[in-house]
Amino acid sequence: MGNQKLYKGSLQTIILKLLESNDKMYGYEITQHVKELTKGELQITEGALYPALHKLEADGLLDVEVAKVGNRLRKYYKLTENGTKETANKLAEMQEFLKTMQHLVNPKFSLE
Amino acid sequence: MGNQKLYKGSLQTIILKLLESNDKMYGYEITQHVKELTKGELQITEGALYPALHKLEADGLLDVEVAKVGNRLRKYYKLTENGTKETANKLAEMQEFLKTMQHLVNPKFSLE
DNA sequence: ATTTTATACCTAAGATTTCTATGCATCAAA
DNA sequence: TTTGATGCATAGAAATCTTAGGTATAAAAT
Repeated sequence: MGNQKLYKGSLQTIILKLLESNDKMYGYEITQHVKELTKGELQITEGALYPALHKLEADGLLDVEVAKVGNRLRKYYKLTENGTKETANKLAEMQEFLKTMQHLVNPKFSLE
Repeated sequence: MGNQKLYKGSLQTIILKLLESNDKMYGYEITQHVKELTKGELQITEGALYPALHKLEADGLLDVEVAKVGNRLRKYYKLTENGTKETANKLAEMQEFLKTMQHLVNPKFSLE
């Protein structure tokens, strides 16, 4: 709660990037991972995460594998072949955006 | 058309930043400015821009001044006092986000 | 022993932002 | 005289995220 610094579309990219680095992960794991990696900067809410995972799966970018750990369910997600390609695209897009915004926002460049 | 996607909330920040640098601007001018500054990377659509300007005005961050140039209307927007403060906040937030995403997305850091 | 916290999944309602598609009007250039 | 650029605007749809719940297991704290 209370983070709100996510920008539209960035969640998908974050998920895909994590799965590119980690082969397979489950939802809760993703939220914890992002929290740690960003030192609490970004908090992925579950209300955003799970629908996003379902959409990525529906779009054919992720595969699911259900595992039972003790008496509890876990849904492991991993990139499909197509998902791997799309990850590369999204990452390139994001980097372009970051570069552009860096330039726009950087105080060194006052925009004339 | 066919440009990159804007990320949620970034348009507001872009507008505010431009007005911080330029004192006053009108809508169409903003779209052209962004297009030039980003070499066509970012295209602000008018369907996004005008509602955004109206919202910033309604929120008390911008003032409007209508000017007549020839026989044509122009609405010049400029930061209010409050708008100047909020601009600083939004810019700081954006920079935090850029830094965080840079870190998440940078291929040099494979996320473990 | 029981309450709280952490783990683990989920959805629905609403707000917000942006995109697409239009519309109107002025003016310069082809 | 038609096209393209300038300049404003809105309506409907798509996409994403927040808020606010819900269910359930397991560990830790009281």
